[in-house]
Amino acid sequence: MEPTASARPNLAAVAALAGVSASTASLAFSGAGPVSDATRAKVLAAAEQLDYAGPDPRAQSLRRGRSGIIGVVMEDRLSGAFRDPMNVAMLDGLADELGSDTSLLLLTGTEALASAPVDAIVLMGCSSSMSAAVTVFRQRNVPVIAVEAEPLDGVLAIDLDNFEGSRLLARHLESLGHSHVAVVTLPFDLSRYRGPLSTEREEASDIFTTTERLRGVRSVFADAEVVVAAGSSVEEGVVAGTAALASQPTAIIAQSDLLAVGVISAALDLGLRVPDDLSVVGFDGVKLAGIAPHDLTTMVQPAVEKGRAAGRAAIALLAGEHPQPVSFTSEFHPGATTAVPRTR
Amino acid sequence: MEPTASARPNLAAVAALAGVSASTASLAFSGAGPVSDATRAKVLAAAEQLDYAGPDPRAQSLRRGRSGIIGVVMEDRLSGAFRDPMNVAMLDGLADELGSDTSLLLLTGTEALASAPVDAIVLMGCSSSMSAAVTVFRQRNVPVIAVEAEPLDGVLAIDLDNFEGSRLLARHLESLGHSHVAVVTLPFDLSRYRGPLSTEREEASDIFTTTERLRGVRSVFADAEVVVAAGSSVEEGVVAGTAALASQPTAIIAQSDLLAVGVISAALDLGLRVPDDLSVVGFDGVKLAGIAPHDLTTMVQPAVEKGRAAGRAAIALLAGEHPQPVSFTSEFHPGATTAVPRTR
DNA sequence: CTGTTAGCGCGTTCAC
DNA sequence: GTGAACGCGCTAACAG
Repeated sequence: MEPTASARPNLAAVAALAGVSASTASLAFSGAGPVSDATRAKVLAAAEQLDYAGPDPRAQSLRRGRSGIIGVVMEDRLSGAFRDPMNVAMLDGLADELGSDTSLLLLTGTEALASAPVDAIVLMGCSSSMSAAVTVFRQRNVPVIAVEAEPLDGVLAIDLDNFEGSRLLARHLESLGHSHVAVVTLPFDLSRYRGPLSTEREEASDIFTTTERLRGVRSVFADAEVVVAAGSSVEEGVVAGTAALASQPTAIIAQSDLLAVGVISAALDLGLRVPDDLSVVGFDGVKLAGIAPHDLTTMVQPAVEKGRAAGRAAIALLAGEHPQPVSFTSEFHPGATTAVPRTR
Repeated sequence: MEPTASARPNLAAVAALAGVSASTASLAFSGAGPVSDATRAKVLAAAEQLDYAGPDPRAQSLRRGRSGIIGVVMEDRLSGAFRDPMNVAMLDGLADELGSDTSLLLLTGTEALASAPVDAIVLMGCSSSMSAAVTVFRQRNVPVIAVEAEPLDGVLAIDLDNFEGSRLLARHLESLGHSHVAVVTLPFDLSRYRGPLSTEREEASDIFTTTERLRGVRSVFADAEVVVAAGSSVEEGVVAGTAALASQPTAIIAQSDLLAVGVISAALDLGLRVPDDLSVVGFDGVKLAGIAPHDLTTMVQPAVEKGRAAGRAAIALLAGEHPQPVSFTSEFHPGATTAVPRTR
């Protein structure tokens, strides 16, 4: 049996040793109230003597009703989430706007969600399977911000013109003379399914970004063939691209730049030239400096700004304000991966 | 003046409405103790009536002494941290090992560190500027795990053979006949400095990964020219590579694969062929499938496993166990970017 | 199976 | 400038 380890000291113990009251000691640490230098010194000395590290964050957050933590919900495995440069860019913007006194809690799935001690929560591209969790947060007066999600009650929306952007890309191809176009999409659910899109799957889906972008394309090419990828990556683009090329389209619309790069790679492997034999467009405006062989035709979206906007919204909501929803617009980048279809 | 908003309900209010004691209500929610179905139903009904979302996480964590949160310290801006695939892989492994009842709190810099309500903390490639923060956590009995950091007292180390790996790459080049070799390194500090490495900078540095990898190279090529990059990215590799090529080395050792890809790109721009005119090696074993034109000669490190090991260590430490430090080994991947130096 | 009794560690009134 | 008291919301022991 070891000798009893000395219990972790608390504010009260420090105050007692310093010969002051707990409230005085508290002020000495927070610096919030008027405390004489002599008293503060005494308190700090006592703290050092007891090896006291300062107020316990858990108790602070209970008392203050704030934890200084904002939750970010990805719904995907972290793996997937971080590999998507758009998510990373959004996190960047978010972290940047929040500053260093607020930190980000990464949340995935629905499990730990409700028991996370967060002051506000940001949903990034989440499906409506989150709506139960959202209810919990609403009940707790925890502000909820959703980036590119289906409109949900009591949730502040940060949106992107996914429909219009995709439509614009489709029209661009149409104006070049393309009519046989295939689409490589982002996932429609969390199943990591790859392959052709069935009606059931499409109707069951509630991943807003994917469905909106597809709607945009269909508003121009109603009958475009659709191949679903299992995620936003070059590898998935290769797989889906290979499948999509089977029907010999003259152009492929990929729902992300990463997918587009994969599609191009698949096309090159089949001996096709881009854009001479095949036009390819992406979406996002990822910077692939130095590694992507082509200047991709795409829509550039302000991903960092989306993150910033979410951060600003969180701050405003926590301050009791009523910020407005924000809508962002993507910009067409002509690039060099589209051309008039080759007449065979 | 608005009508007083009904205060947020708490467990006590629910218990009162249900006609049971607070502790019974608590059990009804946590499911921890034996509660009759009838009682539980009453409690749940009362909760619904009051729009009560369940126990407050902040109070729970104070009472239990656990928050279910593990902090991850990056020391870099999130921007940089996420853009490095090795960090992402480690986060992957970490999150995976922890499971869904524990979430990750992203922490950067030293500010919010001490006031984060974490159960344990993982330092990822941090310099010893973190030692003050480490002290605080030690005082609070918060376990600290450090991945690739200088050995610190009371900190569980997860290490990688950076020295040996770099040495092995250097010997590989040496055995091919190279003698005029340059090194493109990762940063030596947080300054985003680029350029030649001064003695002061080198001595002031405490970024373990960088210094160890450099030591490994120097153990073979003592006088190799050294160019410092401002981060691990292709862009930085281009800049540093261009600088390093000025002295016409026959081989360049880049301290990361991303840097190596940049170096190759710079070489190609100068009309050099790789590996005919210039050998290039990297470090990490990043998968650049489909986008990198070359099969890079490099050391493949088990990044995901490092993250897993950190997660397992955290769990063990929280369970009061005393896990041992872990050392990982990288594996040589021959690749196709090295060859015998061209005789001019 | 349920109720009672105590705090967890702190910040915040108010007096003095 | 400082101290006394109270309560944030919950849960772990013990009774019954």
